[in-house]
Amino acid sequence: MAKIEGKCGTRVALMEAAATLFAEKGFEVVSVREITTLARANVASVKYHFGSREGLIDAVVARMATPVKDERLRRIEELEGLGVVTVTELITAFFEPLFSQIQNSPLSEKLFTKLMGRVVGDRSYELPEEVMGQFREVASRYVPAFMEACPGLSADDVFWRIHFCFGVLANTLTHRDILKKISDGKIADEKLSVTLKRIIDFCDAGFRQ
Amino acid sequence: MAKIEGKCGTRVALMEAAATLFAEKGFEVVSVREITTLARANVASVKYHFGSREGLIDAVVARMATPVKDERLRRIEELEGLGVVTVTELITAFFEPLFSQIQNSPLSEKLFTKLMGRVVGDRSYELPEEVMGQFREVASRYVPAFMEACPGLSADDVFWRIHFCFGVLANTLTHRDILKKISDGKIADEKLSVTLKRIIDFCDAGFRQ
DNA sequence: AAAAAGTTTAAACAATCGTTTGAAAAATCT
DNA sequence: AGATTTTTCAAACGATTGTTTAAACTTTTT
Repeated sequence: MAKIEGKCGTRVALMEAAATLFAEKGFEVVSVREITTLARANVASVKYHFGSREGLIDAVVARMATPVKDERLRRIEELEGLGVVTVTELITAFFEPLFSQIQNSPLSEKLFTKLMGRVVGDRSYELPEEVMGQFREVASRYVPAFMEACPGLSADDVFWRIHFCFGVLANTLTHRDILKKISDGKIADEKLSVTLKRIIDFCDAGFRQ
Repeated sequence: MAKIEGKCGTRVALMEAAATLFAEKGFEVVSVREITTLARANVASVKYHFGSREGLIDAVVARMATPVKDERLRRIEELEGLGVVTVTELITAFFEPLFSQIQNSPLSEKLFTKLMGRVVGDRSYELPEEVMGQFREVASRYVPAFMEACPGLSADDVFWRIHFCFGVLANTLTHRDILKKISDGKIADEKLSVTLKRIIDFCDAGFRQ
């Protein structure tokens, strides 16, 4: 039995297989049978453990999103406890939590980041209401902080710029490999931390203008 | 016969219906039958006119992308004819062509921009090789121009920052409505030109850092 | 050990997918 | 006009989709 399973059983195997396939192909184009085949489980197991295909997607997404929300809230409280907060600190506190779960994941770095990119950027399916609520909660904490950090910006400005940061991040995570294609291989792979620094620097400058 | 058709016949009706549905839902989740129903055409007409479902997608994408490429090349030549070129001018010349076909399109502004966002950002399907070649051609003209405009940047830097600009643009065009959701309706709709200015300012600052 | 609850299984469900067929209809050409 | 080409059409193709069933199996509880 060379099943793909960690310490527990079918449920975990399904989530891992689903996460892998979602990362590679996107949420909408992966079938239940693909997932169960990779997980070496029965087709019906998806309904038994998650109620439906969508239930499985929601579980995978929530598992990615919830720790991000927790750490984002933790870090902004930490920042605000120290006094004046800069835009750079806020952006960093907003971005880095996306990667902190990377070592807890059974996925490779490449797949984890790709999946995270889809979680925050792929809106071809409806986010579970639970996750939408988390997004709103994070926004309600960060937006005022950003407004304090750069006085003169309206709430609209801040919302839009956060949205732009989202775009940079999501697109880069999901399509980090596309640069090699476009540049005919002239652009080499680089470590995630290097790319992340690029992203933060870009967004930081864009936010502060 | 209140068919959805312009001056010509089924072929055009199919492309318009497809464009509408692709904009609303994304390329991968729209079925041939959805398209033919909206176009009031027969299911088989897709194969007859475009060879296959993918042929139809390619046709719709190429129809969006080709004029963009043409105008991008035209505008950079225009710029370079005038002497020294700034980053701001390059970004504007790179972005604005995405919208210049908006009045030639049968789609509403909202749908047109959404579809354009998917064309440049949705990589859940393979771009037609024709369009990929166009992308490469545009890149080969703009990347050196950007490098001249901001000396000190390596080709890698320029490629990455263009990629970031792509991300901002694609994500914003495709999900321009999501801000209302997240902000509980506190962020109102605004004219496209206003949003576009936001995008350009953000990318400009990010590029120049 | 018997009973109960939890889990997995093969097989089939109706629905939909993209594609194909071959003949009828429409348009074009000689 | 007749002949030829182009286009449309209803019907069906096999394959795949998410879901469901009811029986078999495993584990836990009594």
